[in-house]
Amino acid sequence: MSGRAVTISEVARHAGVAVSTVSYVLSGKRAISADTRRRVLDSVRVLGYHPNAGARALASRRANVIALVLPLRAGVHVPVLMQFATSVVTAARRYDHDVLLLTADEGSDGLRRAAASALVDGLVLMDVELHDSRVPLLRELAEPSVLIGFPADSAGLTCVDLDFARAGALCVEHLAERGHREVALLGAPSVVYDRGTGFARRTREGFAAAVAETGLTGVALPCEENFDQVSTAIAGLLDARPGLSGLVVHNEAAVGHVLGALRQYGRRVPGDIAVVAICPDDIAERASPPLTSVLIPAEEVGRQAVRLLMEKLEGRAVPDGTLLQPRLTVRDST
Amino acid sequence: MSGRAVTISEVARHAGVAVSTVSYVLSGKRAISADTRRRVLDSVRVLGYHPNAGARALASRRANVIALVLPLRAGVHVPVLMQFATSVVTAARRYDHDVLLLTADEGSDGLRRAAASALVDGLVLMDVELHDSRVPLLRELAEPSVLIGFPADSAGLTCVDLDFARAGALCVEHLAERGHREVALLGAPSVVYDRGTGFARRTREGFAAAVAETGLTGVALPCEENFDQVSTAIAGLLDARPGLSGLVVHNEAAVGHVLGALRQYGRRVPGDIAVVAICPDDIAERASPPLTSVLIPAEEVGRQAVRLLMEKLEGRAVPDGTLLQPRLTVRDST
DNA sequence: ACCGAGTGTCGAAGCGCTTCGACTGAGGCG
DNA sequence: CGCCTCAGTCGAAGCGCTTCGACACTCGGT
Repeated sequence: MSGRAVTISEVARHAGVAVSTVSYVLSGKRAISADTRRRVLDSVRVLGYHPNAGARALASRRANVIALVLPLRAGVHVPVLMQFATSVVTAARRYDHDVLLLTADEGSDGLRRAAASALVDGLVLMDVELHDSRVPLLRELAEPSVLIGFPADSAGLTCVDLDFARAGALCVEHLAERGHREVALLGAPSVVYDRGTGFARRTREGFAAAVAETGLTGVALPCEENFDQVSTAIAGLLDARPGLSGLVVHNEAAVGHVLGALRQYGRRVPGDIAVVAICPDDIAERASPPLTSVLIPAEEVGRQAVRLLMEKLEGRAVPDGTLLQPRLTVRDST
Repeated sequence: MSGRAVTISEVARHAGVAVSTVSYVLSGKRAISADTRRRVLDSVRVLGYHPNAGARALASRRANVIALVLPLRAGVHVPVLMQFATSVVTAARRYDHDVLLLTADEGSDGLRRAAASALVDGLVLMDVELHDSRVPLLRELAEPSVLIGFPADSAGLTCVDLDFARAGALCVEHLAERGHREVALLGAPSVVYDRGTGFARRTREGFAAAVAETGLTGVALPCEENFDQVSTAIAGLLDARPGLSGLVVHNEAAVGHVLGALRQYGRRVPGDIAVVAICPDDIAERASPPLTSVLIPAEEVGRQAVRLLMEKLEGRAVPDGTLLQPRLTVRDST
């Protein structure tokens, strides 16, 4: 397993064929007789041949690598990010591609570098903001890209995301069905709204629209992520809105604190107040009581992003926007 | 920015020099006159040249890419993982390397593939178990590797980690100094111990050793990650050990629940019971009260791992094991 | 004036792969 | 029976870069 690596010409010699024949066996781009194919594949196995990635990339002008650009910022819930990342890697491997990890702090330069050096064939960007500075670059890059999240102007881009507006609405509708008349949304920390993060705002819009539509009353508040601030916010809310009986929480890091604060103030869930969360299933399940929730389908978003990117790499046309429909799972908190 | 990419020969023509001269300017491997260097660099800038990664890798037998192998398992705290990952990427970029993301579910085959195809020059593995099946492969691979975490037999490998035994001991010593005589460790979920995860066991050993050394009494318990189980465990503990006044929590996902349970049973922190956590700072700070804690120096571990790998890539000798010393930050919980 | 030792630059030979065009037989057709 | 087609294979030309050896100067020492 050490020493110089096995090359295609050694395989060719071992199998008694030309180098190009080995290549065609491996790529399937030309017809090869069953007999030759078998001999070649045997040699590949016996010698433990792995094609050299650099040579392949150079000759074929395809690196078989895609870039995944991860954010590194406050207020993005990291476990969800990680789910995206692993689903992107897993999906990419199914298309025989690898994933190069870039961090957003390299900014546009990093993307340009990776693309221009042909290190990667395409890009998947996560946590795109409404007015993301990288978007103009993406439009002019020769390499195809897919965004997870929608910028304000998504024309000409390929974007995938959960339909957060629908998710916010779904929570309200669920509470309305259960007979609640006065509801509140505890959202992301205010810095996230200020930054112009699409999913936070869209959830709030969907919440507000559904409140209006169902004739409920409702407020939407940002929500910080430490216990004392959450506790204070809840106290204020309970005080200001004595009729409040339904809560939508869209903040993975705060759900635990919200439940703790309600417990602290003697409110029973769901007896006194019903809670719906928008968060990963494991957080909802691990809470007490287990929470009714709309989950972020991270696995599917990642998978779709890769699928779309692969289609673009094949030169096929893809839709600009792909919105995944949220699903609500009823547990014990409503 | 689209169309065919700029090549080194276009740069050479533009600058009026040979291709090899451009290469030497860029790599610095031979002396070049200041004048020529300037002309070449100007051309590089004007044309927007980025060397083709595949060609470079092929010719130089160095991809300038390292692999980062992430686990995908229960009981590993994801935010910490993410901190490792980003610090590895950031550190690698400082050495002009990129990072290829591999997931542990591809197992040894994935590592072999990436290494044999010269996709990567070296490997960083995270969350290594005591009896990790990938370790034999690493030993025979021509490519250098660095492990984050220690397997049972680390001879001939390069490993980096926080000194968890020392971290466990440090927590006990701190509680002892504060006058506590009876302490408990709430650790990882039992599945993590069963799996043979080094850091969990080592913390427990360090805890036990320090308990013995300081003459305290103490128990170590695994700790699941949902509120009800934590609450039950705490109830049992308080019941069985009325004298208990110090708690060490080594489980990021459970610290919030532990505090919630103590609040539930009317125990004040730190009045009735002192709590020390081993967890990232943001979790400790966001708790109520903010927790005295030993942080996992994820950033430094990642940085050291990359530094060691780069040394090995240069052919230099490096120590087998690198243990980072823990530091305890006093906050309001002890 | 001449040699030796740099110093700066060039040309060409690969690195290991893909892909194009060409070649060889075998088989189907008139 | 000759011709065309097509499946199967081969050889060679790159892909864009690094690196080695060679070459042309300059310059200080004699």
